[in-house]
Amino acid sequence: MCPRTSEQFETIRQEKTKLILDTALELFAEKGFHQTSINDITRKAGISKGLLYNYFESKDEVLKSIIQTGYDAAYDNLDLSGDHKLASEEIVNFLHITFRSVRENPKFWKLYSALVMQPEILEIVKMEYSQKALEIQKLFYDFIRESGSIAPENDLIAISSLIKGAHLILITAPDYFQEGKFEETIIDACFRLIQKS
Amino acid sequence: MCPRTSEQFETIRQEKTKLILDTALELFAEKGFHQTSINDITRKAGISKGLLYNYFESKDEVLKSIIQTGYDAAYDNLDLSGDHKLASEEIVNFLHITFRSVRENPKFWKLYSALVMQPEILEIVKMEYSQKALEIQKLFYDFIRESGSIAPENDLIAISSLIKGAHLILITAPDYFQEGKFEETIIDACFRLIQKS
Amino acid sequence: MCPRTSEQFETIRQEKTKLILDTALELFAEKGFHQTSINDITRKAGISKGLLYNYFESKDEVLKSIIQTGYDAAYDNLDLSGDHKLASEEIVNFLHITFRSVRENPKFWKLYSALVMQPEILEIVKMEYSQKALEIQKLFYDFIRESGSIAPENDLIAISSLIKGAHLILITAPDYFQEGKFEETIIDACFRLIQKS
Amino acid sequence: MCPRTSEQFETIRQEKTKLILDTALELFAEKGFHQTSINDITRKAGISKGLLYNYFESKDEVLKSIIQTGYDAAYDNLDLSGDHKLASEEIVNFLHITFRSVRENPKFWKLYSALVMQPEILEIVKMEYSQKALEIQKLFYDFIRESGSIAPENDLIAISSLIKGAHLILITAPDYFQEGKFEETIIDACFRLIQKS
DNA sequence: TATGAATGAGCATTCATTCAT
DNA sequence: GATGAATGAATGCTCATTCAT
Repeated sequence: MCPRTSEQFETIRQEKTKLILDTALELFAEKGFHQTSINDITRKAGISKGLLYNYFESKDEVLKSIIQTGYDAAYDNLDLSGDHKLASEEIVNFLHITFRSVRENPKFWKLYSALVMQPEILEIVKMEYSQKALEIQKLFYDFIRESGSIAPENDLIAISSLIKGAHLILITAPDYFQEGKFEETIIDACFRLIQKS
Repeated sequence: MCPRTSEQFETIRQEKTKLILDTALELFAEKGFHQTSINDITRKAGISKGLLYNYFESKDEVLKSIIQTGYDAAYDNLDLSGDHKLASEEIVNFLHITFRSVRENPKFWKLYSALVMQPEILEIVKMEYSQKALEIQKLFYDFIRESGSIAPENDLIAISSLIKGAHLILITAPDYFQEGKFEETIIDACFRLIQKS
Repeated sequence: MCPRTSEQFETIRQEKTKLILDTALELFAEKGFHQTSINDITRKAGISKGLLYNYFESKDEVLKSIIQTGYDAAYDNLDLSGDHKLASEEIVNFLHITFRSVRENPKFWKLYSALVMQPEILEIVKMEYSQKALEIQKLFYDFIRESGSIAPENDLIAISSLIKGAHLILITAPDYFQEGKFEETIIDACFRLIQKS
Repeated sequence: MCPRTSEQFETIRQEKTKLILDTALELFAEKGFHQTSINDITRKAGISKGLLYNYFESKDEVLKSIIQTGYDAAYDNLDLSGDHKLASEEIVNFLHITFRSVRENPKFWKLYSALVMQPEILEIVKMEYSQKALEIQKLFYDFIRESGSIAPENDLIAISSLIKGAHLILITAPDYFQEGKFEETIIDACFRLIQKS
């Protein structure tokens, strides 16, 4: 009646896990975490409520898993290891990669941004995101100094703001400025913000 | 003793309305709109649940009222009238005013920013915020062109991102960079982003 | 400031009492007792909530007062005293009076009919309506017998049903049958229902 | 043990649905729709509040379902199809069926009658009851004319009132008149109300 | 693995009633 | 007499979570 096929289990688990995470991400990004019910997720995913709880201990765990997965994916592309200084082309490459990440996973970043605004939810996720952010900031600071900036602290502030704002615009209104030009313009501006003697 | 307490009623209403709005703003900013219950608000405000409904028809109305009030307060300081071009000092002044608004009403702007990320809640508020935003963008564009920019569209993109990012940092992590320097640095950077021949 | 005029008080009390009762009757008949709030009544009457409670101890008391007043008014016109037998014309007159009462106070009778269907509310009112009903039934029974009916019990059943049904139609759909004809037709039918040898 | 309990689910759903409807009908009839809380229903049915909402979308839907079910049951027994004239025995049969319906489902008819008195609730149910009522009235009118009545309109008024009143008595005070005699007496009276030359 | 019936605490909202003025 | 701010229990409804199958 219920023929247990022995080793496809793992495949099924992986597929179902992905299905749940994808569905939940879509809904969380669209409606918000608290406004999305378990029912919403299971109905949209076409599975039963019980099944979701076979894969995740709670709704909070689903969120944590989404954030962890997305966050890892985003930073896996980035080489933050070592204390090597970044050359100009590497910085450009770095920015391209982060912009691409936002373009390719807009839902994840939309959710992530909404989360960052709500400390209450942040606790659920308990991200050590500040650690990564600090590392990146360090890289930029070193690069700015290496470039011969006469006010590296100030330039870091400006460049950080510029990039944060660009990401925000990309997330909330990706079509606000014309497509291709946007990223190049921002990257260009980054370099212009470094004040040389 | 004498039958009617004439228009102390009005005073009471105004005070209580303010108490409710202030309390709600604090909680909404802290925990989010949906995560804040009417009970939370009334308990913190020290009033009964019923009383809140004497002053506001619904939780949605409380939110609308907060946004309307805060939004009006923020833009009342700004002179968007007329089609006059802004001079350099006026731009500086404009930026100072908006930064001050964020510094003085951080809770409001935190709530506002969180709201902008959640279209479902935006519908509750039905803000025509884009209209104001467009006007401001127009002012900046004109200023950039007047300043002799050789690529005004690009410069507008960069400056918009820079300011948006700066506000975001001010809202989410006001102590991230040293106090005084931050605003001046951003304003300075704005001008540096205008590319002259 | 608050010139107490001494003896118009009673007049004011009477007017206000009537205003409240009339307003409440209208709303109770329209929306039902439980669906009508004290706020509805005071708003429509143009008075404050507190004032209503100056005149009536509770919402239940308002209902009781309405029923008592309306009931008394209806039965004051009817001469149920004594054990005198009714003649034919007197029966006709009796029926005309009751029909007129329904026609002239449709709201009261609508409310009354709705009440009779809900024992829970009946307890609020604790009417001794059955007493009056029994007296009237006795009058009809005597009349039917005097008229020479060969099955007075049966005729009483039929006539009671007929009159009850007619009243119900008058209350729920007063325009269902053409105006004038209706009452005469019912009264006529009453007499035809008495089975003579 | 085997994964899925196939369609016992359907059985459970049917039983629970019936339990809820029966319990709700009893309470609605007894206390009225608005005076019966969801808590009342679930407590009496021995289920949780949440479960009721698994079966019905709202309290209104429970009422609608009760009325629809009861109404269908009542009219399923009646043959209103075709334009065939009713013979005498058919009219008798028709009346017996409707009387039996009231006797067997007194709670439903009590609720139904109370509803008809409250237009606000009628809107919840949106019954097209008038349509059926008109068809039945047409049948009676035709029968009265076929019987050779000299004033069919008047006779229809009287007979309609008589039957309405009889039903009302049966609903509100089923023991008021002796059991068996009542129905026969009313049916008899119907025929006597047809005025022949 | 997979289902969905079942639970109950929690939420927004309503409303009769009280009371200081 | 008259006002309306204030209360809090109760209501309809939602939803994360559990569990028997």
